[in-house]
Amino acid sequence: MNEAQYPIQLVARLTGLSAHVIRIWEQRYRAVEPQRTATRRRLYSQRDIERLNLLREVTHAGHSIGQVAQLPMAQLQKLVAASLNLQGRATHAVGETPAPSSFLDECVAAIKSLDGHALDDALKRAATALGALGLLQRVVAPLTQTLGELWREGTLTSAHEHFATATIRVFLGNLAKPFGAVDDAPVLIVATPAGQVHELGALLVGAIAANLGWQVTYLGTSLPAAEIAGAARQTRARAVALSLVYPEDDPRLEGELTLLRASLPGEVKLLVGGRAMAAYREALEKLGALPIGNLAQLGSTLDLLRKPKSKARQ
Amino acid sequence: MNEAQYPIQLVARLTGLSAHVIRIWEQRYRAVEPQRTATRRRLYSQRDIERLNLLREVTHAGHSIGQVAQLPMAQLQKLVAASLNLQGRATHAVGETPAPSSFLDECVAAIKSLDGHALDDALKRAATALGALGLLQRVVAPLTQTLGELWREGTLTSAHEHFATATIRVFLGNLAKPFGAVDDAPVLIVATPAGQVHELGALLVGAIAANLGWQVTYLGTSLPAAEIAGAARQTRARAVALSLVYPEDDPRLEGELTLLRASLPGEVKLLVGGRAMAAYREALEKLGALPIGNLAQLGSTLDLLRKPKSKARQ
DNA sequence: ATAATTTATACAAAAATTAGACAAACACAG
DNA sequence: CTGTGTTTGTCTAATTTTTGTATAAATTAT
Repeated sequence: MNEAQYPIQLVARLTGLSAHVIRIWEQRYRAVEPQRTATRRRLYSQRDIERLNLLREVTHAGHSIGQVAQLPMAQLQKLVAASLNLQGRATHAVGETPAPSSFLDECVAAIKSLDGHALDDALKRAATALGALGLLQRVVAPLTQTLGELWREGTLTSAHEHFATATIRVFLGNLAKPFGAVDDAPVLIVATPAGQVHELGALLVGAIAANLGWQVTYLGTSLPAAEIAGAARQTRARAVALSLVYPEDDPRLEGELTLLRASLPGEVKLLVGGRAMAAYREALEKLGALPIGNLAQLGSTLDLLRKPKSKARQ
Repeated sequence: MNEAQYPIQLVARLTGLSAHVIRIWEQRYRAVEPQRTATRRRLYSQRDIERLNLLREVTHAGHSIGQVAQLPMAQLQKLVAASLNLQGRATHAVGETPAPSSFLDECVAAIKSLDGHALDDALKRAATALGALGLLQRVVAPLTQTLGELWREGTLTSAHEHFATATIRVFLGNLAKPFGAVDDAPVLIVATPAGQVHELGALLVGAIAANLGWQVTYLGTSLPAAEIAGAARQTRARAVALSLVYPEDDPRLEGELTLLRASLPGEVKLLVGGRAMAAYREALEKLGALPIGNLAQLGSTLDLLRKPKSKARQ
C-alpha cells in the first residue's frame, strides 16, 4: 500500500482545490495527513485524493469544512449522497473506480430485498464515484441485463422488476435534467412503441441524451406510432429514439414502425436500439432507421445528429 | 451517533425556512434546540431538519407556530395528516395566497406543449409555495383529474398523458423520500392491481404516505395479486394501498382483489381508493378493505394504522 | 539558478451570533 | 365595528468565528 506518489501541485489540479487550501485544511483541521518525504514534502495517496474530492463536494454542498474535515470516508459519502437529493450533479472522480461490479451487486441485493432506500443509496454512491455516464454504462445498463436474466430464471418476480423500474426511473429522471434549459438544444423524443413494455432501456437513452446536451421529451412505454409522431411534430424534435426489449416477435410492431416513419417529418431521424432490435433489423433497414447497438454508438450517433443544424442555425 | 453537522445556512436551504426564522423559532419557542459548537454555532442533525420540515408544513397549513412548536414529532405528523382535511379552505397565514389554480394552469399548459422543463419548474415552485402536502392535494390531485377530463374530451392525446406521468413520476418520487430511513416506520406497499394502468393516483398515495412517516415500497402499475402479496410478505408490510382509476368495469378485477386479500397475512390492511373504486364497492366491502374516498381520508386512515406499533419517538 | 514546497503569519470576506426594533396579521373585549 | 394587546415574520447593527487567500523567509528539487 505504499502508493503515495502525488505531489501537492498535481493533487491541486486533480481535486480542483488550491494547494493553499489543501495545506490549510491539513494544518487547521487535519483533514488529510499525507505521507512525507525525508525532507517533509507531502506525498498524497489515491485515498487522500479521494478524500479531498469528497471534502470538496461536501463543503460545496454547504457544510462547513471545520465540521466535516475529520469525518470518516463513509460518513462523507453519505453526506454527498444526501446532498444529491436536491441537485443531481454528476462529478467525475479521479482514477479510483472502487470495484464497479460491487455497485451492481449492491443494487441487485437491494432489489431482491425490495429495499428502495438501499437501492437509491447505492445508485447515488455509484453516481458520485463513476460520474453520470459511468453510472449509466457500468451500473444501470448491466443492471437491466442482470435483471432480465434473473427474471427469466425465476429468481426475481415481476414485483421485483416493477419495483426496480420504479426506483431507477426516478433516479434516472433526476439524472436527465442536469442542465438549465438550453433553448437551442435539439429535441429528442424517447419512447417505446406500442406493445413494448420494458422501460429501463428508454430511460437510459433519455438520461444519456440529456447529459449530452439534448433536450429530452420522455414519453414512456407502449405508445402508438401516431402519438409519437404527434409529439415529435409538436416539439419540432430532431430525432426519435425507440427502445425495443421484450417482445421479440410482435407481428404488429413492424406495422407500427412503418407507420411511425411515415408519420414523421422526413428530416426527423429515427434511432432504434435495445435487445430486441436485432429481431426487426430488416424492417428497420428498409425504413432507414439508425440502429444503436450499444451505448457508445448511441453517444456518437447523438453527437453526429447534434451538429448539422446547430451550425446552420447559428 | 454523532450526526449533527448541518450549519444553519444549509438547513435553511433544505427546509425552505430562512435562517432568521429558524433562530427565532428556537429563541421564542424552543422549536428545535440544535447542538452547538464550542463557539456557540448551531449544528443541526437530520432529525432536527426533519422536525423543521414538519413544522413548516404544519404552520403552512395554518397552525400557529407558538402552539405547535413544542409538540413531539408524532403529534406533528398527525397534524400534517389532519391538515389534509382543510382542503376547501383557501386562505391562511401571511399574505401568500398564490392562487393555487395558477399553478394548475401552468402545469396544464406545460403538458399541452410537452415542455418537461416548464412542468418541472412549475411543480417545484408550487412545492416551495404550498409545501409538499399542499402541492399534492392542491395541484397534483386536481391535475390528475383535469388530465383525465382533457383526455376524455380529446384535447390531450395519450402521448401527453404519458409525458405528464413520466415527469410527475420523477417529481413525486423525489418528494417521497423526505429523509433518512426511519427504521421503525411501518411499511406500506403501493401498487395498482392487474389491469389498472393509471399510475398517478398510486404515486400520489406513495408520496403522501412517505411524507406522513411511512416507509413506502412502490411497485407501480398492473401487478398480479400474487406478486403484490409476495412483496407485502417479504417487506413485512403493515398495509397495502391500491389505486383504481381507469377500467371501471373489469370483470377480472374482483377476482384479483379477492385473491390478493386471501394471499395477504390477516393483519395486513388493504386500502383501496381512486375514481373507479366506487364501481367495485360491494366486492371491497366483502373483503374488509378500507375505502379511501379522498386524500383527507387517506391521511386519517394512515394515521390510525400507524399507531399500534410505534408510540413515542422524539 | 530557477522553480516548488514548507512553515508561519497576516488579512479580508463570508457566515453566524445576540439583542433589539418594527410592522402586519390576528384575537378578543367592549 | 373599533381599539388594544399579542403573535409572528422580517430587519438592522455590532460582534465574533470561520475560512479562503496572500505574503515572506527558509529549504529542497531539478
